[in-house]
Amino acid sequence: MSNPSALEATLAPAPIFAALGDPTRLALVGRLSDGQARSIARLSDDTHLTRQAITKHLRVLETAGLVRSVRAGRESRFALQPETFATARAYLDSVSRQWDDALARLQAFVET
Amino acid sequence: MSNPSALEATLAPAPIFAALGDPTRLALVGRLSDGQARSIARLSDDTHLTRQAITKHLRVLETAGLVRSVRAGRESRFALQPETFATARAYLDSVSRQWDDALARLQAFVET
DNA sequence: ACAATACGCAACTTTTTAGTTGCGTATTGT
DNA sequence: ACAATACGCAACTAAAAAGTTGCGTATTGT
Repeated sequence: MSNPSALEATLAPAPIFAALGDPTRLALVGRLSDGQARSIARLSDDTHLTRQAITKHLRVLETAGLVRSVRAGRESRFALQPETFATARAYLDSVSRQWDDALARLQAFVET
Repeated sequence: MSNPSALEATLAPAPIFAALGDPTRLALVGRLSDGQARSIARLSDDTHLTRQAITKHLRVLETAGLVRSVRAGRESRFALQPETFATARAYLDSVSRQWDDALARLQAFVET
């Protein structure tokens, strides 16, 4: 963890978290978490926001890699891309692991 | 998942992700991930930003519950609060789990 | 006592984000 | 053929976020 690109790697998941850091987008993720792909129109009802607003949110999720879109005729369907969620999980895991390790070392020190 | 408060619960982690969705703040988390508490001044060197900027970022992390501060004399020291990271992990886990379950059901259907 | 350190508060600017409205185009159903 | 549906693009507004500067105060070290 002392080479120059280690910091970059640590910072890489920031756009993913930023994309998840909005209630509207979390709601969209929630609706897509069953693995089904849905059109923008379908994702736009059940909300007070306009279709354009939802479209923007979906593009944010797509840019972050959390979601993937496929055009099917006149509609474009969005589906979850679980690999990116795994990336975010891996980051959180690494933070927790470092913390646990530090705690273990501290306890070992105290008990000595 | 059909009661009114289920949606709220699903949306609850949004502020946590929002707080993590910034490279400066992720860097701060990285520096605190060894479990040690550090003063604002200490966290402010090694960056081109001003102390005030770092202070703001730390307050954002604190409001999200990712970090906790304790005043010690003239300095206030910040340390990671791992429980909140666990909350974020739990959310990502639940999304992944739902996706996996859906996939399993789909496969079961195809194989029938 | 006094200089240096470590903060907090407030005002301000700049940039980004969220959301809207309007309009044009491709696709589908009848 | 034509109406309805599903989008995309662009311009715009409003609000939030990131960052700075200036200044005042408490705490520490000598």
